[in-house]
Amino acid sequence: MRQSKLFTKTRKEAPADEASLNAQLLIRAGYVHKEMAGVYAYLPLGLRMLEKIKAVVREEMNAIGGQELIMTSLQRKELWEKTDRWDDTKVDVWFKSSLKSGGDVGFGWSHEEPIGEMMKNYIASYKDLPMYVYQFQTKLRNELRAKSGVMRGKEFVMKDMYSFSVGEEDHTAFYNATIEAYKRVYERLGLGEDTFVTFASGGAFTQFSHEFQTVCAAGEDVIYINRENGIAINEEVLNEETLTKLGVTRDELTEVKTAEVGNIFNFGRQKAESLGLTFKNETGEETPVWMGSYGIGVTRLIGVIAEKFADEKGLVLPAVVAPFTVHLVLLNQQDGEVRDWAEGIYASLVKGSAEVLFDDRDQTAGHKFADSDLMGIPYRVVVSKRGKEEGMFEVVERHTGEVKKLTEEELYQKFCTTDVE
RNA sequence: CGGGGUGUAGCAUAGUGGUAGUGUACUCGGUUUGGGACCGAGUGGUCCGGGUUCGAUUCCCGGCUCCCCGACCA
Repeated sequence: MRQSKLFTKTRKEAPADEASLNAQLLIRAGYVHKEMAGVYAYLPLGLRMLEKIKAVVREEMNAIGGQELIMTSLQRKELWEKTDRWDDTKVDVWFKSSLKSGGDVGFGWSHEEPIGEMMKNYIASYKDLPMYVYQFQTKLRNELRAKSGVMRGKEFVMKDMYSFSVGEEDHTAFYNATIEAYKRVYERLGLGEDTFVTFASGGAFTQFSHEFQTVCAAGEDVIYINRENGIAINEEVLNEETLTKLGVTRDELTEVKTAEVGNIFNFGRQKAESLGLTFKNETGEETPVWMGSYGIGVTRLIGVIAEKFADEKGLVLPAVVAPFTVHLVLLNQQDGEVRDWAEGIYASLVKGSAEVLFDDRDQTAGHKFADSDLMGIPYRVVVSKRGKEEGMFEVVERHTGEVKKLTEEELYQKFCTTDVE
């Protein structure tokens, strides 16, 4: 993409109404636009980042048998009454409205109920199980207090997956497979080292649920970790009983601030029972489905990544999530020969399927470098008069600051995945 | 929802009971071109409602907004 056509612009200064680092950087770099408190639009750069994260999550969910779908934002009141969760005193984040034709609707803050209800159409027999479905959905939650930039919003994108199994054994196997899949997701996103499978309160069905907590100063949670044996416990369940059960002592654990980037729940048969979602088992008995739910906060991950992968100049994004891999920066653009040369390189990189943002704007070098640093694209390739004279390109790695000079051939080798010619 | 703060141009900020200033961004002209370059000329603004006052952006009341702390986060 040509940067001269990109409608977003960078800003030198952060908006006064953003205190969080993630929002400051994402807004300054033109990734997001704040619409209101806790509600952010994803602009071209931010959307590409969002899609990159989704692609990783999607791959891992598909790998464990997940089938992608997308549910609706508008939800029926009657459905939530079945599980006694329509009442505002039971669920305090509801956005609700009414239909002109009569009746109430809710805006989806979760999709457990609708998806369970829908599955009644498709699950009748043990032969239909197990079934795993997931979606990337915009959740709407009437939070009293949005905070921390994109990390806790009233509107956010979540990947939510639901498992439908015949019984506990099958469920547990999938639950464990999901833990492994989630670990791979965070690993691939560059958060593996700092993300912990954390014991947290389990709710009505089990003693513990598992949260995926990433060490992050802007996070809202406090957990206690032991890096050596990989144990992590949310402060909400940190007590003698938990410690004994997990075989650790309090002084082996370190307190850290974290952001919850994923969680998984075991619903047992209770959720399906309240919805009337049953199947006929092998002996013909009507049996409630054993359900589980598995979430990953996709837009929250953008915030966490922005917080963790940044320096004083701006974002320093891992290649897997960066909107582009290469920032092709043209200097001396007033020189026709240099410009033509850069145009040729750009065309070749695009042909070679490199993801490249071409800064072809009429700006000074300093301005372009500052923008490039702020946007955090992993590799900057400088095309300049100086470079043209020696027939080389300067390739700067954003992460390390390392500078290499490459020939045109080497450049294509490094960044192209398909033939340039 | 409790507490604290905030609101001036696209953005960041100053100031004042009497015609609102600066930086940046933007437009035009010129000079520049490896770290947000320079000179000149322009466009553009006091959150909303009420009150006090000859006069309110300023003071008072109410509302809203946004931020922060707490609560909440199935």
